[in-house]
Amino acid sequence: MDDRRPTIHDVAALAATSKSTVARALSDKGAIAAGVRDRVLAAARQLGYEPNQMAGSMRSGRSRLIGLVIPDIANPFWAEVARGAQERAVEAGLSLLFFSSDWRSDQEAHHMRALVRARVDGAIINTVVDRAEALHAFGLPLVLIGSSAEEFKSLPAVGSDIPQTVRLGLDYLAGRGHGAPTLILGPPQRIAGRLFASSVRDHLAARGLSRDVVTETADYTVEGGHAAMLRILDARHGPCHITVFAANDLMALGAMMALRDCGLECPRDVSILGCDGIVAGTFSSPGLTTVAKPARALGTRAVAMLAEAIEGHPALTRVHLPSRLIERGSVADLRLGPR
Amino acid sequence: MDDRRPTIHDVAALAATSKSTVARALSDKGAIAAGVRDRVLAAARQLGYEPNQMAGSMRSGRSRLIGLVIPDIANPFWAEVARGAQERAVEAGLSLLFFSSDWRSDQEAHHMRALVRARVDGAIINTVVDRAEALHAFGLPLVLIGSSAEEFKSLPAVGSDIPQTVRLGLDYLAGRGHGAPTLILGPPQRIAGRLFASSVRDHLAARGLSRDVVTETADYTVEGGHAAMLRILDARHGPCHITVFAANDLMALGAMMALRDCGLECPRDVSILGCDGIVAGTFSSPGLTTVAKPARALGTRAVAMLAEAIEGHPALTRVHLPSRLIERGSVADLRLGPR
DNA sequence: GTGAAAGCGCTAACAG
DNA sequence: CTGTTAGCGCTTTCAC
Repeated sequence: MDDRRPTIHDVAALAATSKSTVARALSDKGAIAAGVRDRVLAAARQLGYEPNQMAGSMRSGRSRLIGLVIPDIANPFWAEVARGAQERAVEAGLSLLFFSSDWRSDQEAHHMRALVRARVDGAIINTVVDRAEALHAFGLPLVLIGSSAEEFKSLPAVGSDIPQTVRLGLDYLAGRGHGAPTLILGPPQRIAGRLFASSVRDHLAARGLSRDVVTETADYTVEGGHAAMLRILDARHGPCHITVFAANDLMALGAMMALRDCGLECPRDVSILGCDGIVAGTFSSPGLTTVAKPARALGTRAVAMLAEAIEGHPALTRVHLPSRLIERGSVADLRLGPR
Repeated sequence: MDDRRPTIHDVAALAATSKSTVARALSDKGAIAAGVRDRVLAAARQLGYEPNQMAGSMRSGRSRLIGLVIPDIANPFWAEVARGAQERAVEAGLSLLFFSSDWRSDQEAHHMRALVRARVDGAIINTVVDRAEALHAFGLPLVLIGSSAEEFKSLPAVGSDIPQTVRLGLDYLAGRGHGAPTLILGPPQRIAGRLFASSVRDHLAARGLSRDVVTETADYTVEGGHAAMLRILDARHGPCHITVFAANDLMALGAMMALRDCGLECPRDVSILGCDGIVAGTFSSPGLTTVAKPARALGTRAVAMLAEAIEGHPALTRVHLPSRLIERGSVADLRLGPR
């Protein structure tokens, strides 16, 4: 039914010329007689010719493919990152090979190997592993994305500015009369949580406060945040106001739902501050006040950096994009008379 | 710094044998002396050899790459579809080339050409175009996904069962004492909206009711749903209860927020029924009652079908997966005394 | 069982 | 300006 796809040879035959001339005409490289070029272009169009990129890649050593490995595309934050990456990749004429690691290092390694076999020109990864060598071993140009980057100073990276993010949140809370918040962090194995926590402690100390903070850990999901909030409520000593700062919006939203389930009210009884800036934070009542990271820009920036690295400008850059606070109503103003 | 990647030739040299023997050992095809095989495997491991898939693809004609073209990864519904597709692709040893069409047919065509150049073995697409030939022209095994599939009876497809989805919603509304709902549909050019609307009319007619329904259109976004709801409120004649059935959850959620902005209460003043079943529907107060589509399964199923089509089982199957209703509180029970 | 040889479709030198 | 040549790294006959 469907004939074999036309090759450059078929185009050459139809245009009554040679393969190299066709290649030149199509790539617009080197001098070519205008008449010949038009004939080639016409032939190519007539045959519906599309060059076989794999064949070209084999000679040139560039596949024009890049990999993106993120933990979970179903998390709106990562979806937004992916969208940014996708857009920028298309602009750069690159195609995106996409993988979800699901927070599993075995999956991650598996995906990385798939990328190597596909001979991608490079990859963007939010890694789950903790040894940089494990990453270097793949021998691919890499750009790290997100907080996991902080562990590997030897690789270019783009992420949000965690200290700045934390400062923004903490200053906002302080401005509304809150003391040190209870933290809901991600999985303790991952560096992101430790970084977040130590930034909080540092900032507290800088203000002359105790470095002690109550922390709960969860798995970055709604359910995890929900469970963590229940534990926090369980442990509280009296009917005093509780302030929670969650390391991502999904957990913050889960916490807010736990409140609803317990008949408590946000922000009257409990204040919740999120982190990420996902759209879903506008759906809750009250809307989720959050420190928004520039997710889309993270994606575009990472691809741009990777593209440069591939072009041979191996700048070991570490880009930190600033977050901004979005006030929506989930944090009480305690100055008007606490509780 | 970084040496060239080892080739099968390097492995052969180290194992003191020939390329063909290495290929046989690695692919486990054909008879091989156990000793030789072990030597080859050891050599491959020692060199960190990963086969160049492109080179293999050129000979075999199979790239083990498949494409996924969806409108917007930032829409949680599509993110979920992508996740399902990704999982299944990995299981099948396929890598996913991912593209966002952003509802633009020029983008879509651009992406399709990129897929052809990459010589993907096939693609899954939620198409924006309206002529099947435009799709056939690419000469790729294709599986359509989502409602856009209904327009092209000549291609295999997997989507939700729209009449069943609509019936589920309408029966639920009827059961709670609601008349015909006002519809918030997607863009009028797209078939999904027309299909949804005609399913509603058919179902209404089957119950002996008028086929007339009030419809608003939007662009599948939160903002679009918000604006549509404002127009609906604007047009209402008195303080009677309004029932809205939105064609996706994002618009439903937008509508709910419009209510909040107008000082109206859901479900007391206005009932809202969504469609999709995205997680974010649990964040609102009340939670969004919705007809949930099996997004994840849609993705896995599509990849499974495509994989079969690629293997040469060109079953022109059209799979319709059933939706289910998730009741969460955004629809009033009017039987207890309408308004 | 194993190796030599012939391409897959393209690009990149190099002659003409 | 244009055509010829030689591979890129692998798979796949086909002899040995």
